[in-house]
Amino acid sequence: MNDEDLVFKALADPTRRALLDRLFVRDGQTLTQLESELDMTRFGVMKHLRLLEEAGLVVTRRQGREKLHFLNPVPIRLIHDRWIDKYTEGHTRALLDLKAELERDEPEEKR
Amino acid sequence: MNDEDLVFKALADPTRRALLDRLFVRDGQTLTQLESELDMTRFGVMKHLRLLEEAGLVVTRRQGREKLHFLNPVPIRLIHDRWIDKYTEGHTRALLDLKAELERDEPEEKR
DNA sequence: TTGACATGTGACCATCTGGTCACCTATTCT
DNA sequence: AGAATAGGTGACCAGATGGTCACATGTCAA
Repeated sequence: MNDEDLVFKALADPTRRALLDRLFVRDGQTLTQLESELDMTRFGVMKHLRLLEEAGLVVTRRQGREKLHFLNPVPIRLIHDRWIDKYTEGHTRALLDLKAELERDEPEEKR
Repeated sequence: MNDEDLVFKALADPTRRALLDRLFVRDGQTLTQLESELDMTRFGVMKHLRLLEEAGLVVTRRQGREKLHFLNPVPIRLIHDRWIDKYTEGHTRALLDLKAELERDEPEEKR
């Protein structure tokens, strides 16, 4: 399987996205730390972390008997660049800003 | 299944990514047009397009007996925003630029 | 050095997914 | 009207995926 495929397959699972979210908040966690936050056995979490690492979305560093996990944002950025045209990127952003504005529960002011 | 899940599941398949690539190059194609570019039966392509549409990655417009398909970049942008920190986005971009530079087959100059 | 702790492997199974087909409806053209 | 064209549905099957467990290796601390 090629790199590109690995990244998208890795992102396809909600548990793996949750793991990325945890690492986005606090980088460098161990398997045991991550397991304690998810309702799943250690083996399940380990499998998911392996896929994330193979996809390059997570990089690791061994420290004694522990293995620290870090989020790598580069593959995510590449996905963005693939389908967001540089010249129309501003439009997409503006659209999202507008959407956020409309969905705000208590608007502070009209703009 | 929630929206988020639909988007990532939709992106997980190489055929569906190829469809998005085709629409990125030329927007507003019909099922038959798209089918002719892929080595798959019409039914397979139709299933994929349905998933892309349910995920909001593709929007459609009927025109007589034809159905035109358009790429919608908004969900892609949201994926980016989820894991790319606004404050470190510059670093990621710089890293990618450096990588592209290093991988250039015939460097024009040293920088 | 012995026991506790952190991580790793291979097998196993229920469920999901990708692709095809027989058959169907709606629209256009002559 | 009748034929050709564009799109749609439900069932089906092989292969991939998610999760668990018994068991194993490497590391730390008393």
